Amino acid sequence: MLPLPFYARPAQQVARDLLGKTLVHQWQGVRLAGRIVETEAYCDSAEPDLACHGSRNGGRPTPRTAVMFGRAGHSYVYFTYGIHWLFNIVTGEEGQANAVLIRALEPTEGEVHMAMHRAPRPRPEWTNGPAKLTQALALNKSHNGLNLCAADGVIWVEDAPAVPPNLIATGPRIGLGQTPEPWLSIPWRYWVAGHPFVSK
DNA sequence: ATGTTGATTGGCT
DNA sequence: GCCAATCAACATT
Repeated sequence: MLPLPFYARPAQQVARDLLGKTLVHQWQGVRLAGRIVETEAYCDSAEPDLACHGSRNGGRPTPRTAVMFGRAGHSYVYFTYGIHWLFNIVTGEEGQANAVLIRALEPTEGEVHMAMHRAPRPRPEWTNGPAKLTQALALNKSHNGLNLCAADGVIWVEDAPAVPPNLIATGPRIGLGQTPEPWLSIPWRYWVAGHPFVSK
């Protein structure tokens, strides 16, 4: 599994380097896993990233955002729009609110179970969005604040060959709504160019 | 105590 | 393309 030093770096760097790696959830005795093909970085800047949950409350932790301020390599799972769970990985230094949102992946293991979680949708729609992949991998509130570097954990990321830089595309983050510039347009979204499982 | 807003998705026009 | 679903966090009263 990827070790703590991998995560204890700037969010943008971790977001880029997570492309191609394998996210694994050990679930009811089976591995639900996929190749990460799209990520977004939040915070990790001299100025507060106003799109980042950690910038709320004057940049101080709240019960919801506490894990973002904690140690790197932990999961930050939160509920939004009254319906959806979104899965993030905490990065950077403890005390700063940095995280990488996993936006899309390509199923590689446990596909029978993912299909059940996402039925009757076609395969690309199992995991081509941040709330879709949490459904497919059965991730929810109970997975908030877990250590992805723990030997006995149920969620971790496995190493895999890096995606060649010329195949990595970047652009503005998705769904930021009323967030002011420059945060609205800063290109902190990363994806594997042309990959069919990238979100639309 | 009440009102507003979302790091989204899926269904309908 | 537009909009409802559905609720916790946060801001405002």
